[in-house]
Amino acid sequence: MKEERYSSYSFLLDRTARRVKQYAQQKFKALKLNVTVDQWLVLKHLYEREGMKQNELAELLFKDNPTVTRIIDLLCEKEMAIRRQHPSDRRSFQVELTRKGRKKVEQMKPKIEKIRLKAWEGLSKDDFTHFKKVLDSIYKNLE
Amino acid sequence: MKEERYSSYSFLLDRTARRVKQYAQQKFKALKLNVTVDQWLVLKHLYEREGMKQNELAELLFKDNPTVTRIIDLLCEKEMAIRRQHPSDRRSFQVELTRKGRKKVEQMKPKIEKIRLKAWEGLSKDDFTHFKKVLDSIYKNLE
DNA sequence: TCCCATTCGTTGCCATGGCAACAAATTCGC
DNA sequence: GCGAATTTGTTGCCATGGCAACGAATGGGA
Repeated sequence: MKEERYSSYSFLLDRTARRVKQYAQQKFKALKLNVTVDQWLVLKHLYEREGMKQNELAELLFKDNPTVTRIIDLLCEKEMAIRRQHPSDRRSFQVELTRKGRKKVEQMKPKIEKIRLKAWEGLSKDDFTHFKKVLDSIYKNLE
Repeated sequence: MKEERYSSYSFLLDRTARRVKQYAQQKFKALKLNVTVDQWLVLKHLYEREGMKQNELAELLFKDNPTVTRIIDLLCEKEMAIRRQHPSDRRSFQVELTRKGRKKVEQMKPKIEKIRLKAWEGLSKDDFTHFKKVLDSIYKNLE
């Protein structure tokens, strides 16, 4: 790719990512879901695979350890998750959902798809495929 | 667009946007530029059009007023910008660059393009055009 | 003119997130 | 088996950013 004026992509990328998160957050609030978008992400992953170490969670979510620590702190305060001693490694925890946490995921799951879909009005499946390809390339280029 | 599994775009979008900003920030640090990526954006806009109100700056950057207030606070502390009383509206300021601020922009400008370009290795001009189109559609869909 | 709605910038609160430093626990190399 | 290096999670600091509330200033309408 020749050196031209491609600088605007970072601006658009940042702006759009913020808007997408903000949009979802506003819907969450309107639905009185009482969790943030990032907390939802953690809940969803724990629902699908319980007992993960914070470590593994961080890797899955591409968040750093401190961020995961704090999100789990909040989920524990809300009594949606608990930390259990890892049976063979006293440094780490296995994070589990409480009954309340599982209920929350089941309550939210069907609503999320609709919220997420709004962004794609007027766009095609090919747009989607291509878009994901580019996002992936960018990420890999910067690794 | 049919209701399928498009939820992953928000994850990829967020992840990539964060990576892009982080990558640039690391380069800034290595070059000892002593500004953040967002501070750079403000500097650049002020360089191109001095005397803007914080208001106008916020609109250009798609940031909210509190965020702009804080970034300008930091730029003023670093003596790269100053707030001037607006001549006809005592509520607002005209933000200007100091000599130091202008020098910083001139020093940084040529280096930024290279940093930004790294993300596009292996991607074509069409990829770029299409990518921007999709980002724009998503943004507009959520407005 | 006077009141009211609006605008502008600021402040506070909270959540995320990057980064560095740390302690405790574990693993590796010898 | 011992000491060094690494891993795991936590804490602190700072910057961004969403949101609500606020004061000061402005502008519009009765």
